[in-house]
Amino acid sequence: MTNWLDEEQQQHWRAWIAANALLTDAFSRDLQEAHGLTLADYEILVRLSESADRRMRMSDLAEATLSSRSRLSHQIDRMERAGFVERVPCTDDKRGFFAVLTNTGWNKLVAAAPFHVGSVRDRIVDVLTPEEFAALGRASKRLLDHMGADPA
Amino acid sequence: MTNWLDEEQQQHWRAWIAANALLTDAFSRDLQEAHGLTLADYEILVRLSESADRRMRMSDLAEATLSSRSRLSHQIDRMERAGFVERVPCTDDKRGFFAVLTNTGWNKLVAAAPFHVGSVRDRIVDVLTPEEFAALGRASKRLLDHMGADPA
DNA sequence: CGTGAAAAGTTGGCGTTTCAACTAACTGCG
DNA sequence: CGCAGTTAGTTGAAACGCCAACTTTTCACG
Repeated sequence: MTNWLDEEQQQHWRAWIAANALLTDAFSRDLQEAHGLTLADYEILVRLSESADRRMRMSDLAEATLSSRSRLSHQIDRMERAGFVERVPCTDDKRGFFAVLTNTGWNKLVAAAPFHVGSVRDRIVDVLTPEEFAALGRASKRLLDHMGADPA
Repeated sequence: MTNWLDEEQQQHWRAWIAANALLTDAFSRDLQEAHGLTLADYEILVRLSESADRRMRMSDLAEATLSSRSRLSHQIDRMERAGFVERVPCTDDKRGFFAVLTNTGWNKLVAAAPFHVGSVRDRIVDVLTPEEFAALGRASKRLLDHMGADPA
């Protein structure tokens, strides 16, 4: 016998699904319209900008951005074409590559970041009370931990 | 001057992003592996099964599943090929079509639903305390309301 | 009525994601 | 050493999503 969700759980569940979908779309659209970046582009720029020497090994970057190696490879292809990153062979491990942020990429991020943070505030952080927002974050964290996801 | 997120807000924000991505992927993979359905397939089966005569107008279904008309049209193409739905012209409005759940589609849903609810419980509902889960749902609801999204 | 605007839905092209197969390099171990 | 197994990363095809253009039908209103 299946243990169905009750009416209220159902509503919470659907709200969660819908909020995810709509907010993710909204952030994507915001960035796309204002700066011609996808959310994926943006996240890569952020990760690289935070890393030593503005570079990361492909695999580490894939893990950090929660994407498959294949997806990241295609993604870096595009960003390399756009001039935001470069692939640099890794001398220690001849199989490996670094994705390195170019100045162009850095400048793009510097230009887009305040705008993106604005979106995040407008659509989430400033919409909820601090306590509500914290609860959202803590619940998300617990769900991640339960899946064995890294706290990176 | 940009009003950046502080350290703690940053962490909540990243947890939210990561939880969304990983959980959505997980539900997709679960359904795909066990029943060969995408999450989009599943949501359409659910909506149709809940509707009178197991049918919905294309536009209403698009709105209910938060997808564009175009996406839904392609999606229904595939599901029609798979035998889960049929397109039936609407006699009242000659521009319109109903997407109608077939018996095959209904049976597929009946087979998959308990399993999917199980995933949802295992990965979310039963991981959090009832209060945490409710807080997640309520916060999501507020975010939706703020975007002007329907409580459908 | 009739005509212009809006709505329902589809289509095709293009960019992105996934999946499986592949190459090349490293690692461990008899 | 030598070779089996793993890891890093890429590739190409197929599935999927987005956008803009398009057809057909309906609606609003003079």
